[in-house]
Amino acid sequence: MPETIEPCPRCSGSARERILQTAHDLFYREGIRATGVDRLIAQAGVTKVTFYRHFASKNDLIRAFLIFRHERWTSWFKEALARHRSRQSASERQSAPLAPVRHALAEWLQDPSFRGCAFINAVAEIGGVFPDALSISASHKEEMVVAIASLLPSGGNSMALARAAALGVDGAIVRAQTGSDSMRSALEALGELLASLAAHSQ
Amino acid sequence: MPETIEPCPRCSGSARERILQTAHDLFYREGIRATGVDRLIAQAGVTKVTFYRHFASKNDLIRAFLIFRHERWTSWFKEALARHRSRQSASERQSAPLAPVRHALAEWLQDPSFRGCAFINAVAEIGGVFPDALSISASHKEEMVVAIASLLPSGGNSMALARAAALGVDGAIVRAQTGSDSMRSALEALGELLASLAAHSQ
DNA sequence: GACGGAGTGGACAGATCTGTCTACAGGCGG
DNA sequence: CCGCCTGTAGACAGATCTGTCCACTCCGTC
Repeated sequence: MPETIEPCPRCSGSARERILQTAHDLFYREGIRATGVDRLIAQAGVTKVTFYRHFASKNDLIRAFLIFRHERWTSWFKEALARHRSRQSASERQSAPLAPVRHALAEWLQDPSFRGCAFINAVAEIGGVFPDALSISASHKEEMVVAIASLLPSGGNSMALARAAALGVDGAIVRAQTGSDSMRSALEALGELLASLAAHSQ
Repeated sequence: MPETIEPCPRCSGSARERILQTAHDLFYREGIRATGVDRLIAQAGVTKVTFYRHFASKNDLIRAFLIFRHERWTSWFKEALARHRSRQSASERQSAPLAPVRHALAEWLQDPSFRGCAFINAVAEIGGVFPDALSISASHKEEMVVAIASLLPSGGNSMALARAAALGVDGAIVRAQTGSDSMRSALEALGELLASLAAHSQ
């Protein structure tokens, strides 16, 4: 997952797009509460009036950011799963159907600008005072479960299995966030966890 | 895990203790960034001078809060694991050694004042600008792994197994934070995950 | 050429943030 | 009885926060 977009947000697209791109960069990299609208509009190269013409409030922008991030991340995740799955042999697909999850996650967590899951972070930062963050995050995670389930033979328990795997994924994400040592051991543990789930489900 | 402490923080203990207790309540319930020192000292019933005599800065208080929380949570967790383990039969202890983890977590997540893991939240909120939060959280999570490993026969891979189980625990925590529906399905998925890990390790 | 939409630049309000300061009061050990 | 510690009460500084407002410009369309 390439976390950076630029190089020059102020030279491309409409004002609304520049604001949203800049918000994505700053909210993800430094946090939502830590990013004031003053700094945001300065970096986006717009004025306050323009900003408030496009977004009624900062909360409005946060909502748009989360939806934007959801689309961006989910499409990357699905693509990465498909890519790693396409590299598996037929027997691997049967014996280790969840291995692509581990490989996709390794890509993301090792990205130097990885800063955790934007949705988990948003819930921690503002879930208490901005309930929309909770519902958007819940449906984001649900879609992640669906993407994982698509790797599994569509048996009766594929969703339940994917839900268990998703817990491991979220655990690995938050663990990786505490440092690169944690990241390596989290990826290792995730591999073990996914293998165990796949073996147990046979 | 009973999240509330009070009832009357201003009537008991030294000023430092009252500040720390109040910080624990507010930081956990409403978030670290959302809690200003003004409100904190008002609720603790002390003055600003007293506050800054005991803590050089807000960051100093955050550090103390994390250490306090670590001790509180970890001792509860170990106690809960031991309690649920003591209710298992000998054969259950062999076939489902990680079941106490699920039961302990169910207790905590269902507490009405559950607001996620204070360490995951702290990393999301301030990990970028206050690196101590990262290292304290990393060692907190490491101690959680040790507590989980203590349930397992001390074989060669008990730590690796506990690390995998801990990923599921962290995943369940962040999932439960998005709402009570998520909480129920997270607990269910966690149970499956832990059972699968235990079965696979035999 | 008139009009409306989208933009600029910057002042401003009112709140809240962390942290410092002065001035004072009680208790306790040397 | 004299410092020292711990505490109170509250003003203050300086920064930063979200959001509003005014006066003006540019540009495409009718």
